[in-house]
Amino acid sequence: MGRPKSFEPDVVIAQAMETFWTKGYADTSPADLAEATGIGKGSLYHSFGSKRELFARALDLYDRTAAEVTEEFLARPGTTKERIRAYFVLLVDMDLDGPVRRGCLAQNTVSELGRRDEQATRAVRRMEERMIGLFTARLQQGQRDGDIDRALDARAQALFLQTALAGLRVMAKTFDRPVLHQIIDTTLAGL
Amino acid sequence: MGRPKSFEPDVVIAQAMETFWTKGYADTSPADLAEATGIGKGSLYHSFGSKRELFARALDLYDRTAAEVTEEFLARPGTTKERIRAYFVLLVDMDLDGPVRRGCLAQNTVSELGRRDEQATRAVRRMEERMIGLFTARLQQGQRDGDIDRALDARAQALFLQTALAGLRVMAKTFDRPVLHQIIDTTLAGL
DNA sequence: CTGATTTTAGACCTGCAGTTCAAGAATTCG
DNA sequence: CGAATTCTTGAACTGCAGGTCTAAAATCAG
Repeated sequence: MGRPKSFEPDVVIAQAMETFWTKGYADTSPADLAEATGIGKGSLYHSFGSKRELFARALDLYDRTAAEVTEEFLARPGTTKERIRAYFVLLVDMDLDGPVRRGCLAQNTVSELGRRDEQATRAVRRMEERMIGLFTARLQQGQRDGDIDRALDARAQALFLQTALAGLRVMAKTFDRPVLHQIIDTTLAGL
Repeated sequence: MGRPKSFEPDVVIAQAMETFWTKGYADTSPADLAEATGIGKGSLYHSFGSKRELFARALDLYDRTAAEVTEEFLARPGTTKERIRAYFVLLVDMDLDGPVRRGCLAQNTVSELGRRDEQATRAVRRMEERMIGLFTARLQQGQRDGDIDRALDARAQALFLQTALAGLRVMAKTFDRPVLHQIIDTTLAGL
């Protein structure tokens, strides 16, 4: 019983995620969150406890969404190399198409909070492991399909891909599309 | 005439740089800077104008120092691949050896301030271009020396190396030494 | 030594971030 | 319908970030 919530928590978390992603953690004030979600500050605190806790929920949503998109995208028809290339291009282009180059929320988080927030660091580490797992699986599938060399160490290559992707998303903050696409080509030349 | 400064500006800027690097821009308060430099807040503002301006000076010092170290390190005896490998290992190990994993100040800056501070973005872009220039030069030297394939596009490869290095420094926030060294090997396998 | 000039340092100021609170509103149960 | 419960909201609170200011201190020119 009691008065029912006037909002869908998942929707609010998604809106908070967008705000944190666009502005960064420190630069997002409770007032910003209230405006972005259309909910009073008090309600936010009532429902989510603190800015930091709401951020944790947002980060978790980011994780699940990213994993879903990645998995789906890598599974579409095409060779392993084609799919990975398309995925890298997708992410870089999304960054460049937005009004601000917000990069990857996970990377931004570890960069902004990693030094003083162990929980944030662990969360990002989990996401990275997950991505590496997805890359590994796709590479192994490629080995079964015959479009990836059987001698390749899939796990090592997946670690490299995750690193290259992280680097690309850093470079996407300062460089432009043609350069970034060229880097993607160089990165994947060995596959 | 007038009362002479009681400190060496370059020393103060270096101390400020360390603090910004370790704690991040937003998390460094004027009080922190006063403590780190041993100078009163008032004096800092008198000499440097604002926190943001002092940061710009710190970032500039970082740039010059980094360029110097890189150039010197890549020029030491050894093949191109050996020198680049040693350089990557150096940076990763330095990150891991410190009490906090502070990463690269330039990357941290573009991540924290890039969205709202064009000047910071441009400064980081300049540093990246500089690094790419150094990598390009070293690769071209390798081509003259005969330890790098003449057919290689040095500029494209340098862009890739800068990207990979950026990625490594992101990964160095969450992963441990053996993994990072393995990634370095994978990254440089093609050279 | 005096006056002009520049630096020093910490007290002081302003605004806002992050959070709590109080009073009212919407719901279920009996 | 009244009681119990949960949610809503803007006002109110606390602390500190970032910056200014003032009075004293240190120098040099004359």
